[in-house]
Amino acid sequence: MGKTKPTMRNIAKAAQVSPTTVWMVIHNKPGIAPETAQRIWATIANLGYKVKPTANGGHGESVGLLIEQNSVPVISDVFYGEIIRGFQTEAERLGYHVVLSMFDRTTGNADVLNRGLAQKVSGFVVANDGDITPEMVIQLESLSIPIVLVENHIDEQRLPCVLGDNFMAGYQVTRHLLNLGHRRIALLHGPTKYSSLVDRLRGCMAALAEASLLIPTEWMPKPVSGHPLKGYVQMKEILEQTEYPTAVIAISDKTAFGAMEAIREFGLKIPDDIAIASIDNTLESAYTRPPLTTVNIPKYEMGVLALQKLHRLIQGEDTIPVKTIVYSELIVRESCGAAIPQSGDEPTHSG
Amino acid sequence: MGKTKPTMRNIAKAAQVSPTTVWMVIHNKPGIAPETAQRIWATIANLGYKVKPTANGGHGESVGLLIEQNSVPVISDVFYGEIIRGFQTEAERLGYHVVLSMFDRTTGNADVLNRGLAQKVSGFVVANDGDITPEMVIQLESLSIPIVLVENHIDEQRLPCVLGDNFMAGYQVTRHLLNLGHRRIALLHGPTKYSSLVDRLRGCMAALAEASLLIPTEWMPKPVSGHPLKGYVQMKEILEQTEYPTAVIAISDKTAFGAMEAIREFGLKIPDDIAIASIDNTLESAYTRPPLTTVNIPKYEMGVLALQKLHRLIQGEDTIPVKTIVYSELIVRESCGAAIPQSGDEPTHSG
DNA sequence: GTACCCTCTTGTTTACTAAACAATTCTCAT
DNA sequence: ATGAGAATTGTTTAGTAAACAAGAGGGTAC
Repeated sequence: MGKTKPTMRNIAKAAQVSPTTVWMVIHNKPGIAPETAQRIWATIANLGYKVKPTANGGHGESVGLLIEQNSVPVISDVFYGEIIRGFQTEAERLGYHVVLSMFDRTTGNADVLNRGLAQKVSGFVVANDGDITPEMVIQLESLSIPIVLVENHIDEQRLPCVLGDNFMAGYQVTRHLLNLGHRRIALLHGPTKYSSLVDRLRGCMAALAEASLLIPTEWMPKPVSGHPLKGYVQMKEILEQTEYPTAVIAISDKTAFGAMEAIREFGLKIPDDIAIASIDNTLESAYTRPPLTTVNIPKYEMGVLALQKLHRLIQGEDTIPVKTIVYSELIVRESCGAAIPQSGDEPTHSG
Repeated sequence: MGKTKPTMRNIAKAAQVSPTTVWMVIHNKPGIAPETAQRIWATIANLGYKVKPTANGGHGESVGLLIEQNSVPVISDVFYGEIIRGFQTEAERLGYHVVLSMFDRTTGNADVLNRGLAQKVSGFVVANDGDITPEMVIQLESLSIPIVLVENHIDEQRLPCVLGDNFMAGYQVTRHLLNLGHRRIALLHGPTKYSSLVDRLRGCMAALAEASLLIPTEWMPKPVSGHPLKGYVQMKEILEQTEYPTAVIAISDKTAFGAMEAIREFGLKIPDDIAIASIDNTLESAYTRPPLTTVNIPKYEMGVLALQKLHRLIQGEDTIPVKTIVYSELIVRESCGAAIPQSGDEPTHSG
């Protein structure tokens, strides 16, 4: 440790490689033997070289993960948790740091932008939708760094996004119920600000329309916000009417959980009196009583794909914005039974 | 030209570069100065070196483009022509040869496979859908070379595919007509074997269902095959009834052309008596009388994306199969007018 | 003190290579 | 004719030399 100033060229000399090789090691580019990399890292530590913190917080680049403030426990959330896990895993593989960033709906996105985070990050993924208005997206875009939406799309903006096949998911559950013979079907939908839930709803409606069915408005109650169990109030509303349906579609697993609670309280049996099916295939859905028939949305894969997409955008590839959609899959469990209820025009029971 | 045997090492010596460089030039890998490449190609020609024909027909790799036999003039076809143009352009950029291959529906795909084409090609794109049955796809997959579907998807098989946003396209036209006040809407759909047309149809139905509308079956005539003008017979069928709609949605531009012909023959004015809109935005659609309101499907971009996707699959990337969907856009022209027609029994607004 | 130009360093990129590797093909004693 | 070893092919990995861009420094003029 003489008077050698810590610079790339000096490290190169000390480690007996070329400056290029040192650079490649620091930026972990491919094509370096592990042992060489090891030696160079050692030399770097030895000479006390500080990797210059330009546009990133350490070595490698960083990507931002923008999530809603109100979903703070989002990492433990069953749906987004899986997505984030996939995202993080893939980030590690490609040598990115993931910088988590909250999003406060009351202040808009000014918060995020002002913190100067945008300067430190090569690209953003916006996970969880709803409160990302087109105006905010325009603001974010004005930073001219790549953005990828996850489980959200704003068609007017033509942004690259990664989605579950929500339309098909809705179509698939609905088809399933129709195939079982159900005709009197209720639908518990969600707030229209979530584009993914809207897509699911449209899938349901398309399937029903193909069977020349329309859901009566009284069987499509508006979602209520505030209640902890999302589908509970909606389901109650349906059950209070004179006639109730033979099957219910819940727009998400969580909604289904609330609805099941309401059905049980009302003294009806699932699936004998009312069949229920939903979309998400969260872990819990396999452990309800009865286990919930639902549609799998490959959450982990979506996280992986979101990072891959962002990576390519950062590399300047993928100049055509597209929706990247992962395949969904119907998971038949017990909440819809198997037999065809002979409901026809007359309800099997009345209120 | 002494006794130098034409081998990579000899070429390298003659051109005063390393064998590696020669290899890179032949396989057109990036990172070679154009002048150097030029010099090496000259030397190759000079010494009469034959690039060994392993797994490809010349230098660089090849990709197959599989299209239906009956659409032989597909290259000049307005829809697929654009896709193929994008595909070919991108192929050239990435150094692939495109091998065109017909697909005879009568013999199944045995033809393609037996010709040994599969051995010469690193991957396939299946353009144009309809007659690709799941069984054939399984056969193709058994070759274990990458496949990308264009404007077709088979959800059970989870294949990578590139699609227009057909669902949204259908949704958008329908919304447009609904926004103009139309409630009495007919729909000219296509054969269900074309998944893209099915998606468009579902988009239409979803939009209508959101407005609590169902299309009466007599306004959704079955498509007839055989007639040169696709929508002509279907439209006639509708016009022969006692009541006719105020608007017609055609599932494709071609269908719309036929329908317009039928409407004119019947002595009705477009858009005053009947509005018409469709999906495709083929070149001709701008030059009909009146110009056709339609939804643009970015065809060229789809071709580019299909090749990029195939390229990545060949590289062993993109292990998660996804639907890649390009954004569609409503193109408002004159075939729907602008005013709200006061025809039919429905007022402009319902309370 | 500060504005300006020139040089020199620092990180970065491009274009290329040495050497090892794998798969044939060739050679030659048996 | 045959099978072991040697040689020759194309291919891949792990690098490097040299050019380049953008600051940083440093001297000089005002």
